Amino acid sequence: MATMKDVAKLAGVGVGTVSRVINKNESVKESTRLKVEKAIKELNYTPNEIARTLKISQSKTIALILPTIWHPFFSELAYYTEENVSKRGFKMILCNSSSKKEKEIEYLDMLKQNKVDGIIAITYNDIDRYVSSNLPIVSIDRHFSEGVAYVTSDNYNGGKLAVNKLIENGCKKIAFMGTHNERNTDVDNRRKGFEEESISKNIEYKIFDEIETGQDLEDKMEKFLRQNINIDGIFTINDFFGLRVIKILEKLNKKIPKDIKFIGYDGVKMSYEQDFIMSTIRQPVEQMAKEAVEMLFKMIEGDYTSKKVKLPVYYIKGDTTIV
Amino acid sequence: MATMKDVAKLAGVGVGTVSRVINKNESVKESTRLKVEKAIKELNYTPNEIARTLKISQSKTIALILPTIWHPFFSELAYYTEENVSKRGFKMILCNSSSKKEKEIEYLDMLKQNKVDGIIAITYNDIDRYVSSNLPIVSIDRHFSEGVAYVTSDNYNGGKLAVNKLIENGCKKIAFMGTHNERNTDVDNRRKGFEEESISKNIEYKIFDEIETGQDLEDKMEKFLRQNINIDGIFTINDFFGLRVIKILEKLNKKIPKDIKFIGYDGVKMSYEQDFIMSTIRQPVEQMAKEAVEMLFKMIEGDYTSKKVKLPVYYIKGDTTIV
DNA sequence: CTGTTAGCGCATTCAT
DNA sequence: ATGAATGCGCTAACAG
Repeated sequence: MATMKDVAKLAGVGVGTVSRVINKNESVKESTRLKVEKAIKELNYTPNEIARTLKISQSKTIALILPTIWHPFFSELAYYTEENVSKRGFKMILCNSSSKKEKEIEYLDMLKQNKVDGIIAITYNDIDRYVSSNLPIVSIDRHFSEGVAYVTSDNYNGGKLAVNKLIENGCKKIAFMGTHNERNTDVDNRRKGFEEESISKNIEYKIFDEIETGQDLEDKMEKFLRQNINIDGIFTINDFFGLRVIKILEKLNKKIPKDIKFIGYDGVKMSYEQDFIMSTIRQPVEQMAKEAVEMLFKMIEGDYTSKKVKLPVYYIKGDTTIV
Repeated sequence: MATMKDVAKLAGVGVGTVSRVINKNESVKESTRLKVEKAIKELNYTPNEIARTLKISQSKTIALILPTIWHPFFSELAYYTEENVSKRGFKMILCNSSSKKEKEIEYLDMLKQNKVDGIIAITYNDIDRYVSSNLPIVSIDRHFSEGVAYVTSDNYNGGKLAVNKLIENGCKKIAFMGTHNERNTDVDNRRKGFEEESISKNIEYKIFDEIETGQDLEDKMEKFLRQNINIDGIFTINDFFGLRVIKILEKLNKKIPKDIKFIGYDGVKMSYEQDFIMSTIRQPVEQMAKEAVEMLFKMIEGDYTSKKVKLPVYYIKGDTTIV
């Protein structure tokens, strides 16, 4: 592998000059620049980014930490994140944490040692406490302790929107169904928006909201559904949870959307060209990724002002509602 | 950030000794090792991987190049690849190429400059020609020019298996439907296996196999289906293409699996805990990732012997067949 | 066993 | 405008 020294020798200049033309530094005479460029081509020289990173301590690398890439919401997010990151000439390291705090910390450690310039994370834990304050980090979807930058979708209004769409679909008695984490997260606002809008619109509603790690969840769900057999509209905490509810509904011989209208949250699709799997409150994933990357780069460049972004959600009509 | 020098000074030893304890070099007296470890803890020292990379030119990084992470087959593959890579203390850079040759080459260039130790790629192009021979690279799913290491599923026997499963399901007249790339790839063997097994089992069969980039594909598919309206079993080149066929079948008022049995290829799922989207010939994705990583690490360690792995596929019964 | 030293390839300051 | 020299933090060879 040719180095800068080789180029300098061949071009008959000093290494400093070569460095200057590589970095498009102004102060270099046209004629010498040409000489150097010729030598570069001749030797097929390409700069060693590692050496440069060591020197200027900027790796042009960011990391994306998420529970598992094998989930359409995260893989879509990762897709758009990588797109934006690579557009800026940076690279992206992917980290699957399985939502395990220990793994997250392990990754954080590794990333610090590798001098990544910033981190985008989707996690339930307060990982910001494990990274030195000079390592920019932005959280997506669920935020945590104060002072951490984040971008999220408007969960509260998403919950409200679901109620109104259910009403538009003619529902008279609706339900929210989902699970929640031990810790409070912004995701809880989906339920909150649902409840408050139900009250305000004066529609009868029921809530099923168990702890995520609970036992016999399917049994409890079925029991809830049997007890409230006259429910004609359901909103679930996310699309995947919706799939579980739908399975039980099938067992109970309820037809969707004939007997029951159904709205999920997230708006997952298996890929760009596939359909949404149900009617849903769609998170603006592409925009979320874009905002997160933008925010991260601002922080990398030293601007720590804009810290919180909440993006609007929208309703997508799928097969599980009529309108 | 504390450096090795700081640790050495605090511990009252030379930097060489610190390096030795970091790298678990044997020849270090117990007592001095303790001193050094104490200093490390005290300073909260953590090695700078970039400097080490520059020195020993081993970045402990591999790259995964694929068309788009936003596709369940690739995201599952990426999930397992990252798992295996991280298990060995390496990190993984993710590259979405959109199947574009220029983007692939761009990534390759960037990866070379960043001294990645190896590459796993899912691509239709002969990208090996753009990387120096000392950069290990293994190809997954579709292989290319001779001399490139690859792991693939047994496409040929997958095609045969599909025929036999269709027969088991009582089909009398079956069809293969799919598209193909301009270049020959191993994927073509799915069709080949289908044809040869159909002949050998003496069952009537039809083939629909257009070029991938063709025009009016849906129209052609519908026409094919109308012309062969008595077909009672279909095998598609992959699950996603199968989805497209199913849509047309619905339009034609064909019931699956009552009127027509249906088998896809790949075995995609939206995530670990979700169901397969149809009856399918499943690629052993987890194993493919494992083999690819293993092969790559062998090459990184200088062993260039084992180069080709073909993994068996298996049948998964979903909702689109009876047995 | 351990301290010292010479680079790894580059960016940058300081002369010139 | 440009060459020479210095050092980023680390490993490995060498000397003791």
